[in-house]
Amino acid sequence: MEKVYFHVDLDAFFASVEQHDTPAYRGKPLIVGGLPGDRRAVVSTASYEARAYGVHSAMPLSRAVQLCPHAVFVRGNYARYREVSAQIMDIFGAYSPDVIQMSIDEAFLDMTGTERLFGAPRDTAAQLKQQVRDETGLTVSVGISASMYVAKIASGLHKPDGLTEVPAGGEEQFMLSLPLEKLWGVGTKTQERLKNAGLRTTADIHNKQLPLLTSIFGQNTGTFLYNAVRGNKDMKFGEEAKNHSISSEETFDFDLTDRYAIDTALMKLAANVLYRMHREKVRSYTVALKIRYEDFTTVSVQATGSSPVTNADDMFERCKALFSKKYTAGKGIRLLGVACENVESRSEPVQQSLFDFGEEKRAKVEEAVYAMQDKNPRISIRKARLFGKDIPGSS
DNA sequence: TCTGGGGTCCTAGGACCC
DNA sequence: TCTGGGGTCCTAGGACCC
Repeated sequence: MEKVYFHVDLDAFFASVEQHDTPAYRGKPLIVGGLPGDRRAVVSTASYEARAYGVHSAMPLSRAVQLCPHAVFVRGNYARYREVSAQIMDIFGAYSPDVIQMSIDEAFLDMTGTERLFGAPRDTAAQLKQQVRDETGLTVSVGISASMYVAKIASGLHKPDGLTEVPAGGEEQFMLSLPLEKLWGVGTKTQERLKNAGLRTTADIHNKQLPLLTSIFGQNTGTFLYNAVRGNKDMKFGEEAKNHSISSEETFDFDLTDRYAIDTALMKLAANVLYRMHREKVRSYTVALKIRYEDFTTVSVQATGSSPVTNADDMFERCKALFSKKYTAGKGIRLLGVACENVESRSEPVQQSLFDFGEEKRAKVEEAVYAMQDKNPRISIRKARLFGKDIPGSS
């Protein structure tokens, strides 16, 4: 049976939630990401009114302030966005048993075989859009295609409040009608490489044989490009990820050089990651550290231990060791990041029983503290050093 | 204009082994 | 003397996405 996919994308999601929740913001340029004067902030989402001034995601906030000084600026309420997202994903669930959530604001719906139940895909999509609007006040854009990749691109073509259907068999023609910038998975670097190879349109790529593309771009990218411009139907999304990681990072308002400030930052990041590890009931043997220097050069180190990370102190110590190994003394630090990689469920058997008894005990105490905080979020127990800092679970 | 935070995946080089 | 070839695993860096 011919496949039918919807790709549903929430329009200017964070900004739209703000405008819905606060009627005074409606119809006004609104920018989520920071307040004017916030150093080193970037635009997370701009409302369509703000986009009219040239403001867009990932733009430095200072630039956005210049372009649109009279906009409403908010830092954002991510707990609220997650809540609305969950509500909308629930609606999707009423239309398809197979919803593949790609991020907080987009999902694929496998609509194959639902025609008898709901009618023609386009009508069903219109109905879904209406239901989301009725129940949340938000608009979504939908792409419909037998190819997930094509559906994904189609949903972005007529935003906001778009509905774009690419008929089965028309995928290739659709892809050939697009400018290169619309190719999902092709960023600025690959755009540049394409240009250097004399490929300026999707048709230019289409004209090349597979072996030529792989010889220029490598096996992987070459094959991807070959399939992409054909709207190939078996380009799949939403496969189970192989390597999960949990990370926390922070860009500082001013570059760090002081060792005590650096350690305090590492402690906070380590505590943040371990708290989430606890909540998600996972463990990890691999700790990674990232340092971004004042000149924006970024380095990283990681180490895999013989036993899993047991508690926030353990994590902190491992991070400090990695930091000492990698840090170029004297350089100003603009960002520090900390992560646990290759995270696995705690129901997996532990690979080694080299558990230090003291470590195990500390892990148990920490678990108990987390459990109390989960039950009563007002309880706050943490290291004196982190008082006044923003630690999850300590509102 | 001066570059967030949270992720995933790919690549290239080195270590190590047979 | 001056050194193969293949496989696998690990690490650092980078591209890309929302």
